[in-house]
Order: sequence, then structure tokens, then C-alpha cells
Amino acid sequence: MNKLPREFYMRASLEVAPDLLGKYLIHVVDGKELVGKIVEVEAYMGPHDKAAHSYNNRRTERNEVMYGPGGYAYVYIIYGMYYCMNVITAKKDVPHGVLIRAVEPVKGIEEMARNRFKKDYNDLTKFQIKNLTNGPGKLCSAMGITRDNNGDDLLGDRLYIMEPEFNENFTIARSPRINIDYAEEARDYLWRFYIKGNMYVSKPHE
DNA sequence: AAAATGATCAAG
DNA sequence: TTGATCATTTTA
Repeated sequence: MNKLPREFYMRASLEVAPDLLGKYLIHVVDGKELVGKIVEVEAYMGPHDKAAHSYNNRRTERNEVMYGPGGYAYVYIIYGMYYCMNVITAKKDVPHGVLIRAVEPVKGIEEMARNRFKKDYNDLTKFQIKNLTNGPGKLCSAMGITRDNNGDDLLGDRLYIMEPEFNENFTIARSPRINIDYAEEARDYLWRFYIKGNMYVSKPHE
């Protein structure tokens, strides 16, 4: 188990996105590791992507992290109540990002249950278990990822991404991205990637 | 199907 | 300063 090296992130988000599938996202909270396997992502290709916050090199206080080098976390508030986490990729001044859309709980599932539903894991319904981390806002809630993590170095020791010890076999499926109907021609780009058949994918069919 | 809910951004 | 927007989730 090793952290993904800086070079991994210094590429276009469209290349990095599918490579993130199967990797382990880890957030250390109160000395405890919350671990989720990444099962669904979306690439946001910055300047040339009408769906991206950084389209046309738009640069604001919120998306400033996108303009730094790859391997940092970009966390923002969506719809006034939820958080979304991106992995920033490409070199400095090239504002690419990969939205983490879903993870599969691997470790710290008790804490995740508490964070999401304020209930013990053993008291969750089947529906709640399936809905722990199967969406971008849900996984942030479960793993305790907030605005405070914006700008975190993914090679640091608080929020980071590891290569699994053993590579598993899976099939990668792709589709248009979710909820970007405003993005004109970019609506149709197949820039969403997910592990086919995984129970924690937010929308298996698309 | 539609509400919840408020930070963010560009216009004025 | 303000009004519209929004890379979502929950409820009904």
C-alpha cells in the first residue's frame, strides 16, 4: 500500500479519472482511518469544458486550488448544503479536476454510519447501507470531508489516496456526466467512469 | 416530482 | 447589493 506519487496526478483529468477507480481514498479523523474504494469519477477538463468551474480559465476564490499543481483536494459546497470533492490534476495553471462521485466503504464503516445517519451501523436499514457513500455529497458526509479539507495535499497525512495492496479485476464503464445539462455540447462527452456492477455506483444506468 | 437551502458569482 | 444559479440529497 503506497500513496499515489505526484506524477500520477500531473496528467490531464481525462487520463487520471479512470486510473483512480479501485484506489483507496483515506481520511484520518481523530486518529482513525476512514477508507473508501473509489468506484465512480468524472473528469472536468478545465478551459475547454463548459461543465467545469474553470471553463475558459475562470478563476475565483472558490476554485483557486484548481490552478495549483495536481495532487491536491478541491472541496466546495454545492446547493448550499453538501460538499463535493475533486482530485486536482495536471500541472500548475492548468485547472483540471476529477470529481469523486462514489466510493465503497472499506474501513471505518461504523464512523461513516454515524456521520451519515447518526445511527450505529448495526441499526442501519438495507437501504441506508446501500446509500452510505453512493454519491458525491454522500461520500463527503460519510467520510467527514468538508471545506476544511479544501487544498489538502493528497501526498500528506490527513486526506490521501493509496494504491491497493492487490489489484483486483474490474470492468470500467463510461457515460455522460451527471447533472450538467447546462454544458451544451459537453453534456454528451463520455467523461464519467465507474466500476461496472459495483453496488455503490450512484446511477448504474446512464 | 419537487422541496430544501445557502454559498457563490456576475451583473448592475 | 442582489438575483439567479447550482458537478445534490431527501422526501413524498
